[in-house]
Amino acid sequence: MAYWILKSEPSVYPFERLEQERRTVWDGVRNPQALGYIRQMQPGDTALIYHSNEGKEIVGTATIITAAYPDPAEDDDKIVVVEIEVGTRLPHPVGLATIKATKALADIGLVRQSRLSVMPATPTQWQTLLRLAGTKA
DNA sequence: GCCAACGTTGGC
DNA sequence: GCCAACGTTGGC
Repeated sequence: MAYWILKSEPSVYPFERLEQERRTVWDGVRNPQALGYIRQMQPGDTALIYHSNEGKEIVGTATIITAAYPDPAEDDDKIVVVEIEVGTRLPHPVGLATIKATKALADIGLVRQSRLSVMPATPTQWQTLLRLAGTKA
């Protein structure tokens, strides 16, 4: 059981759309490091959805519901995807400024490697983020 | 719009 | 296999 952070530009795929569709194929990832993380995902893992560029905040949760598999739309079978199911919208979105101002999150990937679109979170980071978001998980 | 931090490409 | 040049992402 692992924790992940998935970034999405709201103009491309906002959390609101995941709420409408309930589940989706998380595709479009091409960065080798990010693809490596996707390959590590297991059904039952959970993810936080971060809105990049616009909003710059973590807005909701999702559950990984499939293992990674090659994207049928891609020739290159190194391009893998997973399917995710919507979780809950956070009572209080956690903005990047808040994350940067929180000592327990100083090493989080969002800050340290801002361009990476898929990254792991530690249990400590996860708990800290959910507390900031006003959830009791 | 700018720039930092990566990634990618292609000549050698 | 290096590395310079170029492209992309994303925060500011």
